[in-house]
Amino acid sequence: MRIAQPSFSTRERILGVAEALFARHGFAGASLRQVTAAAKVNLAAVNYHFGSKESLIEEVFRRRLDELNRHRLAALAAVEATPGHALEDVLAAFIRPALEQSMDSAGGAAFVRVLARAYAEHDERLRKFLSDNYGHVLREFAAAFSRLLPGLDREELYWRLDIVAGALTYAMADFGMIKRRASTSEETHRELTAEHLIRFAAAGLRAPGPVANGEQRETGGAA
Amino acid sequence: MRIAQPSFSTRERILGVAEALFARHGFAGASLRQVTAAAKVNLAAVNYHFGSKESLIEEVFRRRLDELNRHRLAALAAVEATPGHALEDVLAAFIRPALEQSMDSAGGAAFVRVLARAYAEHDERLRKFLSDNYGHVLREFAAAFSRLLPGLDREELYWRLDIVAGALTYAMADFGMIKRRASTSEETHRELTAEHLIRFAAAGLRAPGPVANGEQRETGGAA
DNA sequence: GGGCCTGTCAAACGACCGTTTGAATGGTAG
DNA sequence: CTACCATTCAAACGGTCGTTTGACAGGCCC
Repeated sequence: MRIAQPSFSTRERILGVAEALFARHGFAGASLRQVTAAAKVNLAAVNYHFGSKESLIEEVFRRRLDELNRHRLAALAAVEATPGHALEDVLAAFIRPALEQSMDSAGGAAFVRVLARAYAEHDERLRKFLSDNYGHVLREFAAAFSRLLPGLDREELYWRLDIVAGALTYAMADFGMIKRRASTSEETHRELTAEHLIRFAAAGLRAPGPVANGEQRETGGAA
Repeated sequence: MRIAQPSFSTRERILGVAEALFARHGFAGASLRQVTAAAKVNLAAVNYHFGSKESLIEEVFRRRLDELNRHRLAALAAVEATPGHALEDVLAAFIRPALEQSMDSAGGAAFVRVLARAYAEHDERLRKFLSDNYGHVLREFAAAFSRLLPGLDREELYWRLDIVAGALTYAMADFGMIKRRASTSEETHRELTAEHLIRFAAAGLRAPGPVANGEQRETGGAA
């Protein structure tokens, strides 16, 4: 498993290797001994450069999340600057940077699994850290969506954006069981994923709002 | 943190507590000492009843997944037995049992986080185990959806079902950052989640298919 | 009764954990 | 050259890990 690249500094090698190993084995499952061995640095280097394992984990997060947020907001700004932009364009600005990062060559693929794991761990500290950063971006996108979907109230929009974020997170981590075809390249696969997500999400966001008390469709009595 | 109920057998107490602790701290993060202490059983009981920690993890999985599959297939059968059933009914058969289990009182909530974690771990053994069970159910649902969406080819349908599964998984784990309101009960929240998911997914599944080579909508050139 | 199986228990095993220490290293400024 | 500082290193620290062991208790059949 070649991970380390000797041309990078000790600090950067640790970050890259830690990202990969945290993704593969979890925060508790990947030890500093494994990390430092794979990065070909001394065991004490982690505590020297980062202070503790916990701080190393945070730094792994900050690096990638900042990058993702920058790309997303830049894409959103570009879209909003073009008059007559459509729902699909804003969705693309939200979805494409995430998928690109999730499949880039330099460990970004590992990071999304780290992210998914952090969600699953329900670690309140990391959760708050994520909410502080990610929440801000989400709110900007919510405003952009709101302008294109004037019929949707704020509550309903947030519900639907949350569903989009869920489907995207799932896709980023390559969780899917029926998708990946060996015959298609990573890049083609990413493009297909983006197109399907955008088309699906656009339809979902445009769905008619919840029916009021009157004529409700009958729901099967099963389960 | 009261978890154990003394009226259950040692084996069942271990399973329940392990599920909760694995969800909270991860497979590597939750130790057998924590599990056995919380379950008020001897440390050696895990190895006695399950053989190893790894086998305990598998058993935690099997128990809940079997239950979920049973509920889903029963709901699907009931829906399909009613003539004139709609897309929303099949979606409900897929979504509602999962959300119900994810919020039931006896540790089901913990399980979905365990499930999400297993996805994130990319552990091939667990992944195959999941694929063997879950894949079968997914195929049955795919057939049911296919009958209601005759215009969608098999490939396109699988893509969209994968998106639905992703959004559902995310919702089950209560990953969302903008949803939960303190003023609504768990049950109300679950019902709201189900309704939003079903409405969103129905619209997404009914979206027009991918445009052929001709008239393609222009996608913003950003990022 | 004696033999046997199931289940529980305290104690210990070696291995690995995150962190700390103090010495060695190498470049740079005075 | 000397003094200094950032960095690296091997070694060790106390602690927790999953697992194993052997003793012990109770129910059940012969």
